[in-house]
Amino acid sequence: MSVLNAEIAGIFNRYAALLEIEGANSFRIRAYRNAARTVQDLPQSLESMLKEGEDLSELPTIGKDLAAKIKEIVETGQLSDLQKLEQKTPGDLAKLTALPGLGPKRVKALYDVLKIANLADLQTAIEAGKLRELPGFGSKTEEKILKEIKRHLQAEKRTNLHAAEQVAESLLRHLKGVVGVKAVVVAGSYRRRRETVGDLDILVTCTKGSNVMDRFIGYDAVEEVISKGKTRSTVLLRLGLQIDLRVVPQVSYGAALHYFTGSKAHNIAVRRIAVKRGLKLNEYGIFKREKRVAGRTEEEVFAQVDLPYIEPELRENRGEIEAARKGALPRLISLADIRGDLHSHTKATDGKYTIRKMAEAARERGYEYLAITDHTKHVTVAHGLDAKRLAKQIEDIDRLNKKLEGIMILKSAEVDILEDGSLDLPNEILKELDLTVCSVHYKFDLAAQKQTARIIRAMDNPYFNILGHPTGRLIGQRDPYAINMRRLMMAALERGCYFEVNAQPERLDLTDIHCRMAKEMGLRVAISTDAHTTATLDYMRFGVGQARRGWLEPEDVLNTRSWKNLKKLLKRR
DNA sequence: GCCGTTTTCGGCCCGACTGTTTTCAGTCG
Repeated sequence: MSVLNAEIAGIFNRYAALLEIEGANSFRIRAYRNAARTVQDLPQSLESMLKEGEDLSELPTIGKDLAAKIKEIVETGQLSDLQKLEQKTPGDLAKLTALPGLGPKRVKALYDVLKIANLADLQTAIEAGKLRELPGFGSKTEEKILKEIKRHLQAEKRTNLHAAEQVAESLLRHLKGVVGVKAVVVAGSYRRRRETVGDLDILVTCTKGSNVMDRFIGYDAVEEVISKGKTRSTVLLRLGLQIDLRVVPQVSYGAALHYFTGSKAHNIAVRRIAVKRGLKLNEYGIFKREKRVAGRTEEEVFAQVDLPYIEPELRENRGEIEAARKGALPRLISLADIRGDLHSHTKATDGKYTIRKMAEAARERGYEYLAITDHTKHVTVAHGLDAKRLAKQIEDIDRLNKKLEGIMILKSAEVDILEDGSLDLPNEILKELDLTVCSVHYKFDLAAQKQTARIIRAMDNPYFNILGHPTGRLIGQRDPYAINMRRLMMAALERGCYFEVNAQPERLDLTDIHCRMAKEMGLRVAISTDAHTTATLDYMRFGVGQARRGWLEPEDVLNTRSWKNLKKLLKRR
């Protein structure tokens, strides 16, 4: 029985939803949700932790009871308590609560009175006009739920950060000109640089009487105004992204920014500290009785609970508060620390520009070096380089390096890892390169053990330097291939190889959790754009964001170093 | 169900908006 952490988290969430419908103690419900999140965030599989005899109740939010339940799930693939609960509440009530506007109380009422157990029942009941007969339900509710059912059937989707940026920039331009508006900032998971966002949270401070709310709902990409109030409004854009706008007074700006940046788990943790000190923290400030003692800036808010400023990317309640208390917060890497890009393509394969154009674009970004890493021959669709063409490219780069000032072009290639773990070019040519990025581009569906062995075998090659896009996932489109991440990282450490954080917004692997795992293991990473055009060299910001979420410091990242120092690190034995 | 800088019992974050209500419950973030 092989059980994934995500499945265990799913079982806990489902259990929590059913408990909620039953009307169980809300803190008990929260305990299951907290545990689900802990499980989801773990870099290591619970199954392997159990195998190694680790005590799961030492994990935060996991006590004796939940540790036993995890053990049961790992051993049997299911949770008997959940099955019991499912028998009591037939159909798919848990799924119904996923519809916006339908919470546990209403779902229970729907089932008790109308025997509604799934989406189809619900739709039928609404169409028969049954819903409005229930107390607390009216025609508006009916209408809203029907719309949500239809939307749900089209599958809800998170928006990737790149697309969210484009919306945010346009909307900010729309709002900044409004009379009386002082600050406009995007908070939420966007500010925490999560790889995808569910919605955008925009925070505004303005003078009294500003018509910013009207301006907001008048934004031309708005499809529907979901709610409109004096301090908060919500709209849905045509492209399916929801936007919340909140207006707060200037004296509350810091508290509100902190509050709306989240995450929820981080906020709860900070509030708990406030409560312990006899303070109350909300989006308007920190209060001692009725008196506001802080709120104008985030720093002020943190200071009131005796914490230093915590960077938004760290605010996930993954240990940042404890680290802050101990003065052990990382000094996060920033874009300015990056001195070069170690993964880029040119016209020779599937890129769009010449080596020279790419190099000049890298120089414009203030880089010292750019590695040209065109595909190799196995990737026929990209017209991958064979040894002969690569040899020619090496000569071209040598010549260009003599001519170009202010940027060093590194001779490299994105070498294909074949199914048997060999590389698809002979070592005679690889040894002429400054470095290699080695990647898997086919046979994604091997079993974890085989895929892991394949990549380790590739690392055995002395010319293997950096593992490119280490999981091969495409966010929302293709799952990561199955690998044992810990074992791979260990193998890289032993051999002097490195991992890449691929900065393409569709990829962003390593994930934040895996970045942190690499750091804890002492494995350094390269943050690379995999640019196929000059413009996409700017994707570096996404990679840096992911690295920051993974607590990485400049020291943890290869390409914060000068080429001279980087060269030493790349040397294998 | 978890957890401990008051605690191994008794707490556990907090406010806005909507719809259906004459004062508030439910939902959401």
